[in-house]
Amino acid sequence: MATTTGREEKDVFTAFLTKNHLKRSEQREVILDAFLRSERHLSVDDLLHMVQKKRPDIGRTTVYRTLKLLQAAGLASELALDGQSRFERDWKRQHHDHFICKSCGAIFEFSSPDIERLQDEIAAGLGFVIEGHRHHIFGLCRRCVSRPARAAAPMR
Amino acid sequence: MATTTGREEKDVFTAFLTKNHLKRSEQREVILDAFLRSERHLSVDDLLHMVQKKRPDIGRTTVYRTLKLLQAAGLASELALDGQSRFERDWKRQHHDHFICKSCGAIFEFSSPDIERLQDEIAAGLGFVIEGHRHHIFGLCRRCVSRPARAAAPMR
DNA sequence: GTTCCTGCAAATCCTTTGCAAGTTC
DNA sequence: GAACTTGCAAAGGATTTGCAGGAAC
Repeated sequence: MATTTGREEKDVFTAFLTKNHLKRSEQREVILDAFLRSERHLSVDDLLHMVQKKRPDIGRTTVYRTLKLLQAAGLASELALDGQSRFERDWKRQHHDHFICKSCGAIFEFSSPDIERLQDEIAAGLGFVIEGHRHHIFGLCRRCVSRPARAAAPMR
Repeated sequence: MATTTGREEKDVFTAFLTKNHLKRSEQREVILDAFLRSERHLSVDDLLHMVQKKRPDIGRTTVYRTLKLLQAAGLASELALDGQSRFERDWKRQHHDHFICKSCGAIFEFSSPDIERLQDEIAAGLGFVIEGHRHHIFGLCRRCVSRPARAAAPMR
């Protein structure tokens, strides 16, 4: 991944703050940095831990609040998994959906223009206006399929 | 709907209880009855209220527990909406997905064999084994589209 | 200075669990 | 009588909120 620097996203965030009369802060900077450096699909805890390596004094509350801002700014999107939310980068990313392995918890992305089109057709037929969707597929990923059955991982 | 009596479902539940060395109880009967009488997609609270009209002494805990049993018996399936779960009848029902109106909260069902097929193809291509999926489409239903904009329903 | 931020603790919300008393088999 | 159920209260986990002190503008 070459675009990991996230220069553009930082600018977007700054612009977002200014536009909304919000303030910059070191916490927000550190959190955004961590978020941009991260692997995909991190939980609040994942992010908190990353952030606290640099600034152990940053609290969980601030991470929650900053994630809300990042969403509002269009930089992050939330993946409402069962009990816990996960977040991923969303700036200029193509829409995609998720495949979640029930065994190892891994999350993969997929996208299908055909499915999107079918969705639109169905919605149109019903007179609906689509604003978004969440399409999660659960199952076993390639690795877990070809792996001796594990002690049923509580997948929550 | 002619099949609302749910004779068959009651038998299935009884069989399920017996098979698992569980016991019948009036609570479970009342809860199942209410569940079978219900409109689709009820929350635990919806069900609790229905149940308490007949037996005000039945507690929320028992409703939760009985719903778990109904799921295990294949009679109910859970719809994990944002913060709250909803449940619907699942016995011998064709698989379907949901369209959720962000404005009025109504839930509609849809199904598309084509989408299912595409999903399967994608999964196969990745070496995944699908166990299930959740496909929620969010937007505005026909009524809400043609209705003067409401005070933006905070959709969480 | 005013307005916005932050972290803590406390509060929420939904759901689950411990337990003593009551039921069912 | 043994095993399972129930309802209450308490516990849990994730997320939000009140608030006093601290930064940013």
